[in-house]
Amino acid sequence: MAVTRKIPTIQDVARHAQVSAATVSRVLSSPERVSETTRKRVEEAVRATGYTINQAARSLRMRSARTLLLAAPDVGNPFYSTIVEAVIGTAGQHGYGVLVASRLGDDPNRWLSDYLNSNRADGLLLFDGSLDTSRLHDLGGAEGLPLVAAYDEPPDPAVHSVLIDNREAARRVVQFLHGLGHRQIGHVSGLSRNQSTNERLLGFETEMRALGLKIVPEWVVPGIYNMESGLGAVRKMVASGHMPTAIFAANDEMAIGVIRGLREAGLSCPGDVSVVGFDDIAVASYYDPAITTMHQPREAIGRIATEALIEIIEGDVSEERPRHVMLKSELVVRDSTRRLG
Amino acid sequence: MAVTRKIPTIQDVARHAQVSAATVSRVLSSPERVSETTRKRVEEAVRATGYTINQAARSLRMRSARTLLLAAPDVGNPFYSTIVEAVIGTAGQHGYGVLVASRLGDDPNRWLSDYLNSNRADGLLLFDGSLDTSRLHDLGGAEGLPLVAAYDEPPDPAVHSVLIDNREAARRVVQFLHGLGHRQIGHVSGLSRNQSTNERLLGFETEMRALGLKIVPEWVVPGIYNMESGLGAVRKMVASGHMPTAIFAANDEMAIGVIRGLREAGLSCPGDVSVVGFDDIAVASYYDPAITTMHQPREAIGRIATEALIEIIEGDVSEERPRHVMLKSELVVRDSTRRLG
DNA sequence: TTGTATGCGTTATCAG
DNA sequence: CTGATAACGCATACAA
Repeated sequence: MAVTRKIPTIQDVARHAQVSAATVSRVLSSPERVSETTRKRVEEAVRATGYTINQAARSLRMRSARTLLLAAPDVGNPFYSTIVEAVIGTAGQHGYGVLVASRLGDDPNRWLSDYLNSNRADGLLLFDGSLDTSRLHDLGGAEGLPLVAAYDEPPDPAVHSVLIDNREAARRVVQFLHGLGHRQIGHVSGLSRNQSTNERLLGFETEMRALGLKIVPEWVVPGIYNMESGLGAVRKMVASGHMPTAIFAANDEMAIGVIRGLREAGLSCPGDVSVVGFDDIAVASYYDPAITTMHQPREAIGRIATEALIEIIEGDVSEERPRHVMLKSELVVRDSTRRLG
Repeated sequence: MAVTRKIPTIQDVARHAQVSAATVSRVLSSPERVSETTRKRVEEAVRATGYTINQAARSLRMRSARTLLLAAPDVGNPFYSTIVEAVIGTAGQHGYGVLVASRLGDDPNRWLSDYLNSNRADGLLLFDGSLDTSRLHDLGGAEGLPLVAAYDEPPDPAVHSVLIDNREAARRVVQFLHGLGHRQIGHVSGLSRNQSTNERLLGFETEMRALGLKIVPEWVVPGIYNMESGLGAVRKMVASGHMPTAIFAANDEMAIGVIRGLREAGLSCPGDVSVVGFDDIAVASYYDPAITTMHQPREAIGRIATEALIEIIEGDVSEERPRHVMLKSELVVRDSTRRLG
């Protein structure tokens, strides 16, 4: 069993420096309010005792934990993990720790509000659009607990958000393929519980119609954002008897699965079928063929969302209106697409 | 600015249920010590008030935060992110939250001990072998703060650890290639600050010698565990004028870079050069060619390390001796390797 | 079985 | 500029 060694408290420091605890506290939080000499003495005492502030006591007193709660559907996924990395970095710069929740259980809203109410975290960074609207609102929103939704559009427009325009981005993908001469275009969409999925699908359909292209039901198949489902989607298309000349996958992992499925069916990419992904995860540029994809500024999404949340927590945001930051996405053309004919 | 709504305290519940705060506390922590009827009334009051326990107060009182601190070099990396996912899940099952630290700054030891001493976390899960031994010891270790090191070997044998045998695994890789007829084998190693890197390199060298194979210096090149460095390593080999028939990369991402570099040089994998990776990240089986790699049980590493840490924290571990759990790794043979000749 | 009193370590208020 | 004091919300020793 661990030997419980005595952790020095502010009182120990005070004793050591021959001042009151209040003075020590002041040296730590607002040094300018303490005289040069006492400050020096206190700082020395802090060093000598090896004192570190007790956050539990501080949180209790200040009603703030200097901790953010980050909720994502799956931190193991490279897409989210990049964002998590950015959030941790940004939060750290502002003196905040990050508590990470992944794959919330049966009652995510309850779980999240417990976390927030319990004073373990000061605010919530939500990277999961699949949460129940109604309860989400009274959990956070305009006048509730600090909450910023990012990446996936929050079902409730009253919450602050940081996003790209998924619908418009999907339209640009279709335009790009159309410009390459493709007329028969398929789409592998993602989990429909994510609003961004639906936006991409909607963008796909909208632009197809706008260009006068036919949407073939057999070529529009749902996936679940992993490689296996991309592979499965292609198998379905193959089974249907005829293939599109281009496939737009709603994320890069499904695009990888699609390319693999194509090869399995004796088709080449981009020779026979062009493939476009979404997100631009690290491996996209190293896959063979290197994947053409819609780049999402994930680092920026994580950073900006974190900064916004901290501003809200610290009351720097005077505006009542929720902020909706829209970031730019950009198509990165690589080798998985080619001009038709 | 957010309207601060009144968060109910244990007092509010007590008032509502017409009992003392102590009774409410008891209902929450040891219900069996309270009479049926009062308990019912209190439970009802909890529901009515929407009470959630204040963790800050509880932590202060109990000297425990029910929170684990997880430190990894780069959470954005798919290898670590899988582990993180497992840790979060396991910790959650035991009622612990997980605070994640990534890319610690200049003085990681200081940073970590601050976190632990400040009562924000009860123990540390260390997935980074690059930390300074000496200070690590007085930070945690046998009789210090609860600490479990995983994945990378801790420099200090006094700390609990959960690992695979990297050296032995590397030897098996070489044996496998040798069995395929390869005699000219190269190695792309990783960051030398990681002990596991050095173990893999050592295993490579040991087995090469044991098999009477020549270690060609131009074919043993260091990388930094990302795809770019795998590509760079191959470029160096190519520049040296002659190539091995097989390359063992210390992780899958470098293996991907290696394969890409090979192709860039007009060489095929596995036609001209066989490639073996390490870790078995998700994309390994979907790459083209599917990558032969040493599978590390990352989920198990994360889970077992977490369980061990919690046991230590809760004092279930009576043994003074540090535990060293050694997990099995397994070579997964796919398409990036082939029999020579 | 339940209530009362106390203290965990900190910061803020208010005197001096 | 500094010190004494109270309060943050909870869990427990002790009393009833």
